[in-house]
Amino acid sequence: MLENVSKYKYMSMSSGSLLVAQPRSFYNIQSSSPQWIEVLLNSPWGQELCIYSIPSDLMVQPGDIVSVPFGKQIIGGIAIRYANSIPESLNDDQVKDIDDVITSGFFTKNYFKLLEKVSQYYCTDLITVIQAALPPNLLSKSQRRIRLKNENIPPNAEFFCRPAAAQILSLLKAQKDGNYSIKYLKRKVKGVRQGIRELNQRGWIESYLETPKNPQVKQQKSVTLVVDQFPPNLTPRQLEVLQVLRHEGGELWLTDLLNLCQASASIVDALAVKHCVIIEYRERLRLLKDPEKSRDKNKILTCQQHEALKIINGLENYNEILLHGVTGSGKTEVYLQAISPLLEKGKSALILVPEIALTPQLTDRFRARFGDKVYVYHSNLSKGERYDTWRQMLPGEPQVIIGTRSAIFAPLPNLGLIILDEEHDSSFKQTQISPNYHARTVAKWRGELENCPVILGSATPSLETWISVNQSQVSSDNSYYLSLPERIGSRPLPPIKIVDMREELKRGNRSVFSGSLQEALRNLKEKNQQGILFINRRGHSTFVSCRHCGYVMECPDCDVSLSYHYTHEGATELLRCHYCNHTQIQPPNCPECNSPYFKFFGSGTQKVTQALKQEFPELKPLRFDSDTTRNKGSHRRLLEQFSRGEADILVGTQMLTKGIDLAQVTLVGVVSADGLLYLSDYRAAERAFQTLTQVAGRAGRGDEPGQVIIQTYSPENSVIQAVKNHDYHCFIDEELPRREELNFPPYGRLILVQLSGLDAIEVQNTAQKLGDYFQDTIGLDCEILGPAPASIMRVAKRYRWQILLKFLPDARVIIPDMENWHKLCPNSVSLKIDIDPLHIN
DNA sequence: AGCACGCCGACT
DNA sequence: GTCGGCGTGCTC
Repeated sequence: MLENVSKYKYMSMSSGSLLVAQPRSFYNIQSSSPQWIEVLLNSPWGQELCIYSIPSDLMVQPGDIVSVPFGKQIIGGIAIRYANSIPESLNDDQVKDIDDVITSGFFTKNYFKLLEKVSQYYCTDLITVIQAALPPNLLSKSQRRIRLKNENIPPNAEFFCRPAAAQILSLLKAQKDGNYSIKYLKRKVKGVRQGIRELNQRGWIESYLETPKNPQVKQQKSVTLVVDQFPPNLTPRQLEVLQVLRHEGGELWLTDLLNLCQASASIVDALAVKHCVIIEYRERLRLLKDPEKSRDKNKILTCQQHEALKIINGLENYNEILLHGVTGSGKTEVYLQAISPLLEKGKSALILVPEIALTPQLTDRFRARFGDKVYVYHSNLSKGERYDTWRQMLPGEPQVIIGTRSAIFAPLPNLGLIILDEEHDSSFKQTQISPNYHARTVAKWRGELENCPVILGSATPSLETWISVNQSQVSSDNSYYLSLPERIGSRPLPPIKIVDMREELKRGNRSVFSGSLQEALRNLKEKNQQGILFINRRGHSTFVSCRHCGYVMECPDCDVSLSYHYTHEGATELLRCHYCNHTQIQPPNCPECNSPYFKFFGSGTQKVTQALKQEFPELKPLRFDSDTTRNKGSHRRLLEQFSRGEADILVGTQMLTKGIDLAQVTLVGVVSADGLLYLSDYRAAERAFQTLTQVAGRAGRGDEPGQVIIQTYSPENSVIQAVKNHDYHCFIDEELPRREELNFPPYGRLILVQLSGLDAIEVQNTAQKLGDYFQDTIGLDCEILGPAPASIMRVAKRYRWQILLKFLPDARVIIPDMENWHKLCPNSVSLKIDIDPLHIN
């Protein structure tokens, strides 16, 4: 794919044959062959789509990497799509020719089709999709250089020009190839700009773009102070910058220095010319790989694993496979053994996981099995690491990519298998930024285009997948339901005890731990086992309120209360908004009545940890939540600490539900399940079932049997009952009819139209106008709900309204006439469209 | 990012 | 008048 097919020439036809043969059709070909093409430019300040004309002697196709003139420079870009006209805002003479094709066929046809499909389905510009799919700064890796045009230069040329030009000229002459980067010259010569301009005008030099080499090294500009004494000829601004630099230790990244001084780069450039500082490119670490673990061999499969594997390995074409395996049933081993024959055939595999940081164990197992064929790819990598990983995929070496959502766009040419582990997880859906794609949906398209199987693995499959696999089994043959109903090693699923907290209260127990949980915790230490306590943060209050007047600290920019954050003993007490990240210091007294009884309220991990310390001082707890795992690698560190036995209890939030496989854990306690059950969301029940089942599944994975205790105020709730009996079927039998009745997914389809703006009235009016427009234009097979204010109406100073479009199951979902929608919105109101939204807030 | 342009104050 | 310093705005 990366072969250097640089240029295709159009077939040239003589004008004679034009008249004799089929003049009309030839003319048509001429006129319909595109004259313009849109190019995604990669400039360091961001990506932009610009239109260029195609010179008649150059063949340019969408997907090519091209070089184009931009301002006075030549820069790199990707040709995106043909255009039949130029935008009205531009004059003919503003549109320039494509300079050259650097690499043709960079992406396979299928890959481009995939991007187009995502763009269409999710009503997003192709450009936005490409930005989501490609690593950032893909093309800004080229360097501008100038070179001597020796043939034009007269003897004693220096004599004719001004000092700067002469200096550049002699520098270039001294270099053996007569060529330097502009960056280099800038550091050496005062007044490079004028000098280069002059030499250019005389035709003695030319500037060109150095094409990206492979592999590129990620570099960033750094500034180093090189003088002890500041020279006297400095301007006040320059002096200021130097002082800041010295104060910061004499060495900073250029961007940081500029931010710090509120200065422009020209000041630093001037300092470089005056030899006070050196500006240079520094490398960043690349392709971080963990030390290789001991090699790991195929494990002996259970009967069911074996059956599943047999079917998967027999599939070569696109198939959707639901691997429904209870927690601890060994899905990972099936993945591993499904992949290994593929690698031998020269194909690659793509494994998507909800969050890479939460699944270090999975990555480790893949590394242990496949060694250096395994790469991780996700947005937490530095830009350079990401670029390198991305780039090395292109040649098509068989490999295994483990990544998060965005890795579904990994440019693997010989894709043989796609796996989504924990396919029900909502982090596979991109929220916040466009395109709002679901990696599962994109994975299926990709599987179809590449004609390879897609495995969806889960202990608690999403209803979408359940329906998809079970319905298409009737109509066509390309889906499979594979079940692993038993744990490996014949370990039983842990018994689940439901504790009615109302009874506890009646019996006078005011602790957060019920009698049963207290007993289980006491036994833990005696038997030298470990436990997990799950706290559902959502629905639990961590807000700060005044015990005297009831005042609650709220975010100044959002309609939510601020959350209390406790990092460690003695640290500044912080309050943070979980929506806009507004942060402030916890005031000692109530701002309203000045009462000192102004404390945080609620039962987060901190409160439970504190209660544990009080009631069970002999148990050592370890907190595992977003406060304690903010740093890179801290997930792994905490889990390793725990598995070494440095703590007895892991106290954590949602993060505990994913991928933790610790053999010593015998007890799982859910402090309160109620927050999960009652959320004003049509998916609340599904999410509650999934979360509780997953967290319960952490118990009893080793030789010792496990037990689970779930505390709740509504033990009779059907979700709780289904969890108690480990009964997925009972759950879906209850939930599916409920969805069907109201045409919610997986039956009907949803489109959420979200409006936001700074002016409350304007947003409301726009929502109303848009709602009316929908009533007039959208067919009867779609129910229009709203407009209504979002459940948290104001976030980050913006007021939010929304309209929900609910399409009937057999409705043809028309691609919305977005242009008209946008026309109805004033510039100050932003319009966002979420296709298949998971949350309707 | 690079580059042009225009403004401002300090010089021959 | 002219030059260096420095902020601003544009690039299909």
